[in-house]
Amino acid sequence: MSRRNACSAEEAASREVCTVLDVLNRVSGKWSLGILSETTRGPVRFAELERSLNGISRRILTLTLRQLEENGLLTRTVYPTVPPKVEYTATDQARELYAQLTGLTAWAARHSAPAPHADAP
Amino acid sequence: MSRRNACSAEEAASREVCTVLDVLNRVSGKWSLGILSETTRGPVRFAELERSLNGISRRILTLTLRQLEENGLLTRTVYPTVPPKVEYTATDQARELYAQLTGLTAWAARHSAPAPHADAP
DNA sequence: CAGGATCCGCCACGATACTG
DNA sequence: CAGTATCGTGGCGGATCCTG
Repeated sequence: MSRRNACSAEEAASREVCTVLDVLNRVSGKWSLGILSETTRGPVRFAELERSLNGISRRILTLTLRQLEENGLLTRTVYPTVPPKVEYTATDQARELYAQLTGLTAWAARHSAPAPHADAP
Repeated sequence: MSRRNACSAEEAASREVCTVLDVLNRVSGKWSLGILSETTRGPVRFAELERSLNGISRRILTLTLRQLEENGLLTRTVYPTVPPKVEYTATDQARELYAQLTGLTAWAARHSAPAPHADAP
């Protein structure tokens, strides 16, 4: 995740580009969006995520969760029990961001769509 | 660009995630947004882009332009003159997409912003 | 001017094994 | 259960040289 930015002292005109890039970099992980999708529905445990996101490795899951947490998109709740229990939940910011991003499906539908006029596939 | 997707036969629930991921992958290049920013203002030549996007290499510029063109976000116009002249312009889809993406600055402002009311941390 | 070709470094991601 | 540790890999991005 966290693709390089090259946003050092840009020409002000592209200040907006830089901001958007920063935002996207926070969810640029291969699984970040999937994790947000799951956690916006309510608290989810580590193992649950591991199953929902079919194919993700423990390491990447951990790293991505940490990154999302650092960016204030996830809250991590640890229950000091045995066996341990940890729950992840999307923050309000994350919900807003996720909503904004899913708004892109509208764009995708308007374009790469298979003729949106009369006949449905 | 074009980060892997892992969107093969997902559980329908995350169909939306997949779509958004596809969209983001089309502008996931380090310079893609910058290029869109420039080309949405009007036709731009190769060398102009090379200067605007300070630090980009010719190779990456070419590759990114090609990718954006393949995704229908840019139109490439070649003027068969000597010396050659090529102009790139953002398509209408690209303008829509770019507008959607810059909408993320609003989110960024709402959050990671330094308290827009009275006391700043 | 607008690229194509080639070589290379770095980083995200993956697979596996081990632990509190 | 929820991680950490270690090793290996692909591919994006960069630098440089060459060309129609």
